[in-house]
Amino acid sequence: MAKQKDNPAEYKRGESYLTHVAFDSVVFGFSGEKLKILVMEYHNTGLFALPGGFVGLKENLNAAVRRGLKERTGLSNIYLEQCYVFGDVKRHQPGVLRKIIKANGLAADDKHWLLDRFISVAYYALINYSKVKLQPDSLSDSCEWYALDAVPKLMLDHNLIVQKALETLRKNLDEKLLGTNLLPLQFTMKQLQQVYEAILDEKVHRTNFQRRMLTSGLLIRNEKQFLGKAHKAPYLYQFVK
Amino acid sequence: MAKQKDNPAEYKRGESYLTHVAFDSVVFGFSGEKLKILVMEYHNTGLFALPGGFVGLKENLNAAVRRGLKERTGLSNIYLEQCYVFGDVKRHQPGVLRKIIKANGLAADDKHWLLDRFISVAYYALINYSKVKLQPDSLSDSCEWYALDAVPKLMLDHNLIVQKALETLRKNLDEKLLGTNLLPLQFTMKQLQQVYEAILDEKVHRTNFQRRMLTSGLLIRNEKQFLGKAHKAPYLYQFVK
DNA sequence: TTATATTGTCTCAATTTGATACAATAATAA
DNA sequence: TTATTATTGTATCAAATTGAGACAATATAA
Repeated sequence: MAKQKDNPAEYKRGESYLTHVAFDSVVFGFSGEKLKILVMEYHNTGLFALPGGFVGLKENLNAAVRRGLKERTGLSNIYLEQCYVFGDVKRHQPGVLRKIIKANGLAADDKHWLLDRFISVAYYALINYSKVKLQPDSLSDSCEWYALDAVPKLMLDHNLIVQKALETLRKNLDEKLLGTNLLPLQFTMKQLQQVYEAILDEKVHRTNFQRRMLTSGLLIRNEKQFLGKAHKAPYLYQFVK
Repeated sequence: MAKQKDNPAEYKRGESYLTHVAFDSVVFGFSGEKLKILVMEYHNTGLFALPGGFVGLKENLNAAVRRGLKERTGLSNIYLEQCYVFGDVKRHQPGVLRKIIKANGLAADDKHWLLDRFISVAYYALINYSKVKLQPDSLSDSCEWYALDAVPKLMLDHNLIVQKALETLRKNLDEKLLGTNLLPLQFTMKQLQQVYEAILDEKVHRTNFQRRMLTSGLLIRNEKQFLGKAHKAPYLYQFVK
């Protein structure tokens, strides 16, 4: 439920967004070693949150989420999936929002639209870690990567949303070629294995994994990658199509 | 996006519900032969729709859906899963809603809250076909079962919602013991197989299916069921716990 | 040339799956 | 009583998949 406009003045009017509807996104990236997600920190509040936003009156829901991600990461064509809708009453905590509004010098009168109840549609996204140029919005000090095991306490139910996104990601692991979006175009078998291990948070058997990937027909083998290491050089692979 | 109050007067005020948020549910039942879903027909409009509703200002989203189902089917403790959020702008068709409002003798001025744009959270439910006592609401002539291959043209994007629900149901088939909710407490192996076949819309191999079910550890075998047929009587099974 | 770490392939047993055969049995017909 | 019939439950066997490890290949450093 973070914000998506660069001009704080936007937050005074609520007219341009659908009321009661928000989205939050869990943006996964793979550092080469660990699975990480994007977390924002609000000015002068000590509050951390997932990047999120609201839906324009004439805007598709999915498009709104893509817009939000584009503003934070600079990337278009992001892999994006719905994950769950969080709609409990207890997630309505106007006090938290009031804190954010005040810390930004805005008028937090009781009728402020941000203080109303929102349901939030949660998404997860997979992006190419290295291509991202992170941009905090006008309400945030930072938008940074956090390893999954080092995510701070987030506002509202955002930690729960992270959990749900991770579950969904794991369930979709095989059927969705998820590596495509977390790795560069070309990668070694070891890198692919590391992505799987990072997502599943468990070791996989190296040679059996290799066999499964090679027989799946999803990979194309390219030339070798020579890194100057004192051992056999690995092939580079890429996903078909 | 059907309605859930018995008093049409409720629809004049929009104050008691969250604006812009609706839900629709695809309610599956198994007739013993075919998979069917619940479809409602609005008075004097020729319009068919999924049973749905709106979320009370102080009501959990999931609770609102359960309330809606209870009103239509009389059942509590229904198996319920979220399936997708439909949030495209093009699903906003005030003309369709205006038709329903007018056909019910209500004032459809341009500011009527029902004419506004809604995103809809889609759910699917599995219920025990035989235990249901169907109840149309105040705006509907009927709430009836339709076999999946005989569902009429539904309003807005509701046919799409049915498709999505069916997809989700199939994906969850194995991990969620779905038979539990579509069959009586005790059932024969053949009935269970028929549920699977109805959901998947394809034949499954009898003896291999039986082996898979028996080795899964999910079934308890009870006494036999004698139906007076000229052949070996089947055992009755039930799900564990 | 030798040593080292890593990668790719192969092997083999264990398990699972697909397809079929066959035995058991509850009621009916002869 | 006995044979017949339709269906259910179990057994079997080959084929395919999976789990675990052995081993050969190889790019660089020593």
